[in-house]
Amino acid sequence: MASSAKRTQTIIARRQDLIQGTIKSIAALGYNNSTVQTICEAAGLSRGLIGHYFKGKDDLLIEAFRHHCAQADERMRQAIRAVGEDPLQRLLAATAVTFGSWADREDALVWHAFCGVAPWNAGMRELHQRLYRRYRLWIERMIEQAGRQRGLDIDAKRAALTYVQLVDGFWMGWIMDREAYSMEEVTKIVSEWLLALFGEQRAAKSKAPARRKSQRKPARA
Amino acid sequence: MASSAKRTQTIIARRQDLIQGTIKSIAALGYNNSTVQTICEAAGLSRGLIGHYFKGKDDLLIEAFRHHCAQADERMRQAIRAVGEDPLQRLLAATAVTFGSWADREDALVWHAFCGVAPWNAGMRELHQRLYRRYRLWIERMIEQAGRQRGLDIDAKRAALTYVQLVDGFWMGWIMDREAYSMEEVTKIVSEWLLALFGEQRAAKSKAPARRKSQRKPARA
Amino acid sequence: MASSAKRTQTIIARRQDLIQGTIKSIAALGYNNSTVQTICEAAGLSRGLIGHYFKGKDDLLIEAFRHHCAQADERMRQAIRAVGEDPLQRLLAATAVTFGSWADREDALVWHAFCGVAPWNAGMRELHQRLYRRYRLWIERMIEQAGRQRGLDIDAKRAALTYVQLVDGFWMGWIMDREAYSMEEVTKIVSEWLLALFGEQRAAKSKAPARRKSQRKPARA
Amino acid sequence: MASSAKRTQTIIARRQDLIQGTIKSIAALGYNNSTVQTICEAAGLSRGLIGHYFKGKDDLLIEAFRHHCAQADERMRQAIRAVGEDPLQRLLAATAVTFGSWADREDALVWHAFCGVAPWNAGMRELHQRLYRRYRLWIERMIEQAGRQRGLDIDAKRAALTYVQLVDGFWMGWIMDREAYSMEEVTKIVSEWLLALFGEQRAAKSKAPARRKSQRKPARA
DNA sequence: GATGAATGAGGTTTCATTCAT
DNA sequence: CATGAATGAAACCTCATTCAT
Repeated sequence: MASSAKRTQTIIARRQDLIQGTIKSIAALGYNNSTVQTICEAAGLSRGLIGHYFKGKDDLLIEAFRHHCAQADERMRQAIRAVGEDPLQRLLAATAVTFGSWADREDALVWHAFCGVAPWNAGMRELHQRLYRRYRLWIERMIEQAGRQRGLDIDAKRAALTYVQLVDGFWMGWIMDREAYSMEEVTKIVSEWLLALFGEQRAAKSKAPARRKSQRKPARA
Repeated sequence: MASSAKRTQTIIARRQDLIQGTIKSIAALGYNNSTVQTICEAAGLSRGLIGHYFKGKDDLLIEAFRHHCAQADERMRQAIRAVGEDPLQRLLAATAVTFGSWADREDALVWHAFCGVAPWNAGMRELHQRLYRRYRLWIERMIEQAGRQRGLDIDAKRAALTYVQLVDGFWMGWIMDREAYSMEEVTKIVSEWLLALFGEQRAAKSKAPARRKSQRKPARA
Repeated sequence: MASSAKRTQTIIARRQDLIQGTIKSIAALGYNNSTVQTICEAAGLSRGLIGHYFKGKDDLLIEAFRHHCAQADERMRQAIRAVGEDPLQRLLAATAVTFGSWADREDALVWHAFCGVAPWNAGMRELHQRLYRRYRLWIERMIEQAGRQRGLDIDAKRAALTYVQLVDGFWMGWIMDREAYSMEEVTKIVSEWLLALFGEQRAAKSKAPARRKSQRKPARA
Repeated sequence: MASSAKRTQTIIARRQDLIQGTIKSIAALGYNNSTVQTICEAAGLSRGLIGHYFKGKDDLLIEAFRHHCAQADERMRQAIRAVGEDPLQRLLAATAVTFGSWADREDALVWHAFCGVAPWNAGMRELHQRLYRRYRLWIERMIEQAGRQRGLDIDAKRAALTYVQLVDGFWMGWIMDREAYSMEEVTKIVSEWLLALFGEQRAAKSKAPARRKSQRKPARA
């Protein structure tokens, strides 16, 4: 039935509204201070509606996190697809898109809030772990491929771990203190770390083995 | 007077009890689910006592965070002092103590919980920022000194940034998924990153420029 | 819309319910012992509802007082209107309605309770002052008119003051000790005071100049 | 024993301290907002002391009221004694002392606060009733005597009632709005009311039967 | 005897959820 | 289907009282 399809569509739309409201509310007020009230207000809907589309507040929160994860995943996939097949290019694109999404500070804050809660929330913890295990594996494969292309013998697992946590560390540091460094700065640092890993030019200039001081240009970290 | 001194001591002791209770409760239940009830239970005290020693729950929470910061700071200072004056040794000691404190998972979780809340809590945000700015500066100075000793021209600011956020990234990753990697693993990664930065031996074996596959030992990331 | 109108009506009705509950509770238990619990029970509603219709308990209390003031005002206006234009008749009617409302002891008690609190409650104090200043002015004008009609030169301000505080004094005395005197008694006393003020008959019998004992009928105070 | 006597004296002194603290606290904060804390602070004593000298807070409150009543009584007795045996002079002195004690606004406020609570507090209600019955009887006797002296046939009961409630009414009005009238104003009004009751000179000038406007001096109320 | 730390009951308020309209 | 009124649980906080020192 058309009406059935329409209903389904409305349901999806309302769920999306509520999820967006959740994200807005958390970005603005934090996880703790987000109530059904603030969420529904941010969604432009009435309080009671939450019961129609979700099992309750907890369910909505976890669904919002799921949505957030999926969106981040999707954004990365698109960025990667756009850049072609080359693994190093893909890694650089992944880096760029990760830090680029900071432009949307709201997203970054919400991600931070969810991660802050996840260790005490079984559903969120699992969601996060699944995402990250896949993410690290994908990074690992990319590094492996890029290394193989160059005839390099890289400990891909270790490199992937380092890459992922370095990116996350920069992410978190920026959330905690926006003035500590800029998006561009860290994009550059991580990109150069990647290039250095594969012995590429830009990295060669800046990476270890550290030069003696007689050389003019200062070495980067 | 002796009684006055004893009184003061009791006050300090009770405040400590409550702070420890807060930390225990947050570690066990998370920030959101920690109530005055759970905190006082964890401290082995009655609910009403919170009003005697703190302005309220919010005040207790922030004081607990302050205490946590101070303790982390102190732990690091002691580790550094124990290792002598050499800047590289100090950096390695700092790394070891940071990851070593993971042994106390409780602390790590509480730190995570507080960071998860800080962006929406002015007091905590400021506390964290102050601590980190000082921390990054200290790391920067150590790197600078170590570089100068070796006649290396290192971008200390950038290296310090990378170091701090890399450590934080590893920290956070471990909180989110304890099985992803071990403490020893990341201690080694970061230590070698430091050694490589200064062109030291162990690093030389493992770090870029990446070797060709003909070489036997696999390169590390 | 009808629904909007109905909503508004419900809101008004509930606010009235809570105000009535407040008045019932205060009448029964006093101001101090009236809690949100007792008020909502008296109103036949649940505790949480107070937050929907008022900012909090304090707001409800002051609104209840406001309502009480308005109601007393309205009752007097109606009594006055019913009695026509003659100022003395109006004053007598005001007296009658004031003491007549004692029949509803609940109202009297609540009024007493609010007055007992007003000096330490800015909102209530102002409310009471505003009401009384208007009240005294109105009494003053009536006395003035009645005096002019009779060609009497009366100090209307002073007379009004005396009238108002005499009525209040009787009111309070009756609250403190219901057996000290009856409603009829004081209605008579005040009415005769008024008549004497204007040299009217009934008063002439009973008022000063006090007679010598040789006269048969005892003089009233 | 001397020590026993001394102890008794200390007990009395501490009870007095606490009673004075209660009065100060109620005057400053009102009855509702006076806690054991504020009372003991006002008394300059520690919180726990209340249990040593009174059964509890309720007991202290009622004792404070009892003390307040006794003090008012005593003040009046002294004023009366000082003025000699003449009943009218005594009535005038009583009036003066009643309104004169307003100078100590604290006392007036506390009295008001206690009266505001008395209807819902059996102990205070009885205390107040006993005091007022005695007070009205005394006034009645004075009026009776003064009337007899002058050969006047006055309804003393009614006059006493009117006097007492008029004074109370002025009292309350002044508590509720200090700017409505002055102490001197009402002392004069009540004094003249008394003089008029006994056909005395000052009253004759100002009291009923009201004069025609042709007379120069305005009549008082 | 004096202190104030400790207790826990109870007050106000907020909140997630339910449900009649 | 959407609303927001109604509910009552539970959170935070205050307070009177008790009691060890």
